[in-house]
Amino acid sequence: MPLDARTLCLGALDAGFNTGYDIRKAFEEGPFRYYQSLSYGSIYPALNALLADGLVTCTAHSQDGRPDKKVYTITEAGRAALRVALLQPLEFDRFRSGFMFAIAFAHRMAPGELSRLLDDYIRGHYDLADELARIEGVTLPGDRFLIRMGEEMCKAGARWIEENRAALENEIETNRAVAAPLRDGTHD
Amino acid sequence: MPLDARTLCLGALDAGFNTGYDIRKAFEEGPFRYYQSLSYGSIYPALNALLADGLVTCTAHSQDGRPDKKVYTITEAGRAALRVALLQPLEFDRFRSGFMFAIAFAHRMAPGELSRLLDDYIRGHYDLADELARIEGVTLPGDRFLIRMGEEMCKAGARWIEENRAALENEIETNRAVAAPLRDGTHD
DNA sequence: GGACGATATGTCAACCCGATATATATCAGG
DNA sequence: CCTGATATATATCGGGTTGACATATCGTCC
Repeated sequence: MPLDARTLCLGALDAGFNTGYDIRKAFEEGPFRYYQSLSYGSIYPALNALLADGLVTCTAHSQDGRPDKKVYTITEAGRAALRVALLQPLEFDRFRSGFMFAIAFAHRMAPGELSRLLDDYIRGHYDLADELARIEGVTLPGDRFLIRMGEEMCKAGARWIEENRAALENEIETNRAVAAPLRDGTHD
Repeated sequence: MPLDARTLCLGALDAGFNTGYDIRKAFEEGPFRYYQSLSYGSIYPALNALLADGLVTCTAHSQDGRPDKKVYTITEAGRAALRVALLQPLEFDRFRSGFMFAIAFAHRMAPGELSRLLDDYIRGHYDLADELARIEGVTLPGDRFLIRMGEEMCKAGARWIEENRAALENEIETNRAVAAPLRDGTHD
């Protein structure tokens, strides 16, 4: 089961982010940004639904000028709902990569184009690894675990591409030399 | 830039999948399933849009009984559009993980719960690695490259968790022993 | 002083997924 | 030989999400 917006908001509230604005930052720049996303269009309706169900409470702090700051607090019922959601069987990681889709069409590219694509992909991995390595002040153990895991996997991916790209690039070149463009495969 | 439904359909057509039904299978069970997804609700409107823009042609093969099979063919303009889309700067991989979100709340879980969660996550990685290893009959070089890369990264992830889970589980246990309830800072 | 970004709420169109509807053919099992 | 499940093939629709926008004020840099 995928985690819905309400569960994600409950999690953010439990982690100490207590306004809609802060919750968004948690998913945009904060700790959750590496493995989940959530935008205003989902957050504010979700908070209203949670309030209606008694899973959170809300106190409006009126401040001069700016709109009232609505500070949300997760209730005991909310914590229970979060626990249930997180312990239910979860669907496996959902991974969507434009780079991989592009690489699947490597045989359609000129050598320089494929080379640049692979360079960019490797750099993307190393950049993210560096970013993760520079993160400081993480207090929650789970968070620290995930950040170090992400860093190692990024480096592993980058290294694998570096070690195997030559084989791919040579194969493409050889095939191009042998059999010019390529068939349009009607299969079945 | 994320790849839109039209680009994904163009790619599938170029790869030899030439009906809406076949395109869906390509993203559901076929080669693209590991790094992209696309459903009927996106495919059929996208094919109509591509047809209107002259990026594909369509010939209806009437077959007795079943609805007419609409066979689509990518045009030269379509191939050009696909090339442009794939060589444009791509956004980096988008990764969404319910497991990671759950692990971020490791400090909220009983030892057995965390243990089971990590077991499941490791198994998910190995299962996918095995599935990728069993794939045969892949002809396109880019595809083969990606499958082998995915297999290695899954195994790397599983191994990393196996090697580092004890540290996480011990840390959680130690913290729990020191400051029992943990809830949040405010006394109630 | 003016541009810009941060704070803070919220809405809206565009898009996408998952389920459903519609029909027929095939194939395994009772 | 009938029945139910699965496969082929099209298409739509409700509901949820994203990304951009609207609104309004304050602080900061130049």
